[in-house]
Amino acid sequence: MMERGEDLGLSLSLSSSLAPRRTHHVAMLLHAPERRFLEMPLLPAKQSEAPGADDSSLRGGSDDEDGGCGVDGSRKKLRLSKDQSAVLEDSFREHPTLNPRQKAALAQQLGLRSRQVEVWFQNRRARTKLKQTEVDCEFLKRCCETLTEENRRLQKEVQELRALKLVSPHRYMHMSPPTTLTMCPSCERVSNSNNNNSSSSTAAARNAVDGGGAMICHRPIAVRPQQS
DNA sequence: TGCATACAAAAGATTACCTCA
DNA sequence: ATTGAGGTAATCTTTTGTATG
Repeated sequence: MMERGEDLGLSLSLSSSLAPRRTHHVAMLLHAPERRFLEMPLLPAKQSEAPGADDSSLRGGSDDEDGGCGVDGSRKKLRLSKDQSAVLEDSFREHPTLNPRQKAALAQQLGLRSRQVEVWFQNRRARTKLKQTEVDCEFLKRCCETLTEENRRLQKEVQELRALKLVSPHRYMHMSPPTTLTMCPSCERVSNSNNNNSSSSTAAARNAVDGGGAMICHRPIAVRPQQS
């Protein structure tokens, strides 16, 4: 996780970035307004022009001094160029986290402060995770819909079998097993009742109709002895 | 060896700026 | 010209892992 060796190697160049963190620890003991005061740059950044009027304060810096705030404390927002974004994206694809050496090199290549590269990677990881969460959520939603539909179908099938059993028990006893998929709640595997397990699945389906509600389980321990 | 502490880095949450319809 | 939504850089807080005494 943390590369102390790398850190030590860069201790000189990063010394300015360590200072704010130390301040931060002290600041943790203070209330928010006091903290903000503590964290304000000692020398206000000179630029207070319109956004984008002079990006040099945001792009040119080679150290991690805070140069992103105007005199009034308002944030200046950097807009990465397409080229910068592309390089960052490529780098992210290669390794989603950077060691200090890579970070510094990337920052130098792009003319950004290493803190900005670091922030970009943090946000990028967050976006990736959010996207993945959305994908997972969508997948689970589909699963839920499928299972709900399957459950509805099975309920209907059981109902029909019960009706058939009442109307013509003889035909019910000799009918082929229902064409259902059955999921074992224990091992969570699905099997087709018409396939290899036909004898036990027939029993299971019939058991459900007969009130037993048995399922087919792939685990030997869960297999019920068939009643004839 | 186990524990407390400090530190660094990353994740998570939030804010604020900017663009665009 | 105004406004609301969405994207995202920046900031703040919490969590986690490691080193050290």
